[in-house]
Amino acid sequence: MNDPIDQIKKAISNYIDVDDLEWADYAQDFSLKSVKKKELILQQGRICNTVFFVRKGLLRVFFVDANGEEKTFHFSMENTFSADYESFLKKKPSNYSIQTLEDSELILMPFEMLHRGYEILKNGEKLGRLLAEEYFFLFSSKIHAIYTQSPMDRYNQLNKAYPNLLQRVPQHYIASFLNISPVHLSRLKNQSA
Amino acid sequence: MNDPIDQIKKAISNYIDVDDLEWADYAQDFSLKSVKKKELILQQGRICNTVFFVRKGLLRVFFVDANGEEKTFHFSMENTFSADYESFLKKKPSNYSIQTLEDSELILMPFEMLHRGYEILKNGEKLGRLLAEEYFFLFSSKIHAIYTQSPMDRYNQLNKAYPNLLQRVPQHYIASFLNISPVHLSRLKNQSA
DNA sequence: TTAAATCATTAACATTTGTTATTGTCCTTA
DNA sequence: TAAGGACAATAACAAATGTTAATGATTTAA
Repeated sequence: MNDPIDQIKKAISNYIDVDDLEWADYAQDFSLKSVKKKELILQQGRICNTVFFVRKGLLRVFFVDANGEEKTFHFSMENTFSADYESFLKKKPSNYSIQTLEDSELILMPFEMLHRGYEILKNGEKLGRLLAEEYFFLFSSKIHAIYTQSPMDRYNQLNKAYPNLLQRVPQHYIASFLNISPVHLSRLKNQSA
Repeated sequence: MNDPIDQIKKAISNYIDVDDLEWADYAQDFSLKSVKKKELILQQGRICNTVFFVRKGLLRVFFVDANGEEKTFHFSMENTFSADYESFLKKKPSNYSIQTLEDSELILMPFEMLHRGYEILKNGEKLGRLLAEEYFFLFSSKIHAIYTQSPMDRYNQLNKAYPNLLQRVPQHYIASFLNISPVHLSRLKNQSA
C-alpha cells in the first residue's frame, strides 16, 4: 500500500474503524502535494475547498485584521488536519490564510471527497462528528485559556505541549498567536529568567 | 402532541429531517424541569450528564478561575442547547457551572438518550455532527473576535446580536463575558456616549 | 416596610501591554 | 561574498486596563 496514504489512514483510524475494502475505493481520490517553505496554500477571501493533512512539515493559519496586521490563529502540526473548516463546509469566503512554515508534504482532501466519505464510509458521519467535536474541544480550551491564563502562562503551556515548536517558529508568530506584541513577549521571557 | 416537546422537535428540525414515527418513540424519554432564578443546574467538577434545552428563560455558563474569580463563558438563550459538552461526551469532570439567570423551563436530555439518538434516529450521527459543527463555528468566531476586536467592539456586537440581553443580565456578568473588569466596562460605556 | 445586600458609577492610582525607535545579529540571496 | 532584509532585544514613552475605595441607587429578603 502507498505509504503516505497509509499515514492518513492511520490518523483516521484514531477516530473510526476503517474497513479495508471501503478504504481502497475511497483512498484513490487523495492527492499529494509538496510545498516549499513560506508558500500560501489558502488565501483569505477565497473559498477553502480542500482539507490539508500534514504528512510532514508545519503550517500556520492566520488572518489579517482590520488594521492590516497579521494574527496567527493556529499552528498545524504533523499528522493533523488543517483548513478553514467553516469556509470549507459552508463554501463561503475564508477568514483565514494558511501558509507553510517549513518545506511540507500534504495530502489533499477536496470537498466532494468529504461528502463522498459521509456516504461511502460506514462510519463517515461519525468521523465528521468526531473531528468536529475534537476541534470544538480544542477551541473551547483555547478560550478557557484566554480567560484564565496570563500571556506568560500560555507561553509556558505552549512550550510544554509542543516542546520544539518554539525552535521551529519565528518568535513574532508566537507572540501573535498569544495575541501580544513581539516586544512584549521578549520582555516577558526575560522577566521569568 | 405535547407542546414543549414539539418545541424541541422544531429546534432539531433545523438540523435534520425528523421522521415522525422515530420521533414518537424517541421523544418519550425527554423530561421537563422548571427552575427558579439563580439556581445551579450544573456544578463545576461534577460530570455533566444532561444536555439542557432552554424552552424558556436564560442560562449562564461560567467557571471559577485559579484566583477564585467567576468568569462568564456563555449565555444560553431560548431555543438553544446548553451543557459542558466536553464533560458530557467524555464523562469527565466539568470545567463549567451553569445557572439560571431567570425562572426557566428546561427540557432534559440525558447522556444515554443522545447515544440512543445516534442509533434510533436515521440522521442521529448527522445531528451530532451538525451540532458539534455549529458550536465549533460559534467558538471559532468568538476567538476571532477576541483577536480582532476591542472590548467595546465586542460589547456593541453583543448588543446588536442579542438586543435585549443587556437588559436581562447584570452588567458585571457582561463585563466578565467580555473578559474585562466591571469598572472598565462602565468607563467604556461612558466614553462612547 | 425596613435593613441588608447587590450593583453601577466615579475617582485615584498601579500595572500591564502597546508603540516607536535603535541596535546588533543572523539569514538570505543576488 | 557582500548587501539587504528579517528578526530579537532593549529603552522610553503612551495607552489600555486593573484595583481599591467611596457613594448612591436599586433590589432582595426578613
